[in-house]
Amino acid sequence: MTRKVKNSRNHKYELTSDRILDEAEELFAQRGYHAVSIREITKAADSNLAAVNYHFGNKQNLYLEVFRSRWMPRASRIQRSFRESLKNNGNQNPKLVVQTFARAFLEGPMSDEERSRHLKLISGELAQPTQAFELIVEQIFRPLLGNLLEDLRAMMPDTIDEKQIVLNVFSILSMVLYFNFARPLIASFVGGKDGDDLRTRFVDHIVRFSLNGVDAGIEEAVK
Amino acid sequence: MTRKVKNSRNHKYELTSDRILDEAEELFAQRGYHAVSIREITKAADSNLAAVNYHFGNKQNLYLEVFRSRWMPRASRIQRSFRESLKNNGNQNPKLVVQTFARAFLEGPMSDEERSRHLKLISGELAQPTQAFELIVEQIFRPLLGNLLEDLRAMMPDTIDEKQIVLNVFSILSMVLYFNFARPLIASFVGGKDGDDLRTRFVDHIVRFSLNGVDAGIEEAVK
DNA sequence: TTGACATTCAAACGATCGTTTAATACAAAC
DNA sequence: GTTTGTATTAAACGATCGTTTGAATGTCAA
Repeated sequence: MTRKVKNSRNHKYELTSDRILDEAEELFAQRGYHAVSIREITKAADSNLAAVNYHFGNKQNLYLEVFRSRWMPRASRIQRSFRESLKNNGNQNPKLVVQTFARAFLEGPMSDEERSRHLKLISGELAQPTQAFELIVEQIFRPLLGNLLEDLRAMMPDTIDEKQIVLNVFSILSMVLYFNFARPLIASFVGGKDGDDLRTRFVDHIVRFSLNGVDAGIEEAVK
Repeated sequence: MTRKVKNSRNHKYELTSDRILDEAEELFAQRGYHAVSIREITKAADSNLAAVNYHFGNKQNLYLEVFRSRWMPRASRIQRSFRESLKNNGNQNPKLVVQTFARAFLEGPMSDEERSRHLKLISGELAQPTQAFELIVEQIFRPLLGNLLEDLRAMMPDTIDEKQIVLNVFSILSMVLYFNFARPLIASFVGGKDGDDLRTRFVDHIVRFSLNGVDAGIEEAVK
């Protein structure tokens, strides 16, 4: 049974395993699995080197546990936020679904830092999949896509091409992921400072590009 | 001065440094910098462990040299292919530019394996930038974008919004990159086998999505 | 054939890695 | 107060890492 210990002045009453999970997630997201050592994690969590092996067995399982106990609940929150926004707006319009979908990932219920961490972790899995990847695909991705297709099927029963929609979803996700990484780079091209206004500009762009493609900007300028 | 040695029956008359660069590129692309050891690279290249340090100084410099002598020339080839296709088609139409641009990255002058390697390497740099990143940004990205903007400026001098176009370019690039990674995953959703037809399907989708957004599929189904 | 130089090779270096161990500290149960 | 079980700690383990060394090998010019 877990017990709460070491309520010293140095750190909050959090459990050691929680502190390790927090620091591990941040470090794994920032620099990747292999570039981060257990010593670094435990030092950041202000705990002993052996704590990782005691609480999680080994490094790989700690990594997996980051996804189980941190990443996946957050993904569920994003999905819930998406479905609620959809309900509140009356989901009869396919374009509205796209917009709501993109916004759920870009303006969902979390801080910027948390969102960045979230996206970096999944990008790492996309680039070099581990055991965590199939976990996410089966428990998050596949249900999400299933629900999405159901909505759209009820919305436009005649013209629907499910494979086409799957591709559209992945296109939107790719932009969400990529802009998270390339943000400082794009900022240097667009010329603005990397602040909140730039972030909302990205959100606007992704939504509009998803809706209308490159025409979005052109039509905008014409009218 | 470099000299050609060891023309034994075991491997081609290639230089040791070239064999190392080839194997290093493949391994770095596949599993990332930290997950690959010098021992693994030199063994794959059928050379001695010390060869990396002799020819390239250290591991980090080998990684950098992969970009200098392999990645960047390939990126230049892609750009050249893009600009030639554009010239042959008479580049008066902005939509045609988009299409040509996307196709240059997805069907450019190289094999599927080479393209996958190419995209994985740049994705790794995007996720965790090293010295190679600024090299690529300054010598490849920035000139590419500059040329692109020039073309479009000549093509549509009135309605142009340069920042908008920059964002469009990054959107297209994001899809190119992530469809390279997510291809097996998407294949499992779309239901097809992961073959040539699926790849051309991806290309079609990216081009059409870039042009018209999610409407691409819908309009397609209606007509 | 000799000398100079470029390259390869086996072996070892110190550092750091993930993991294990055994002793200790601590809180609750008896 | 003793026992029991959980959690923390310092120290060490063997393995592997990137890197260095010094000798051996090969090639070409003189």
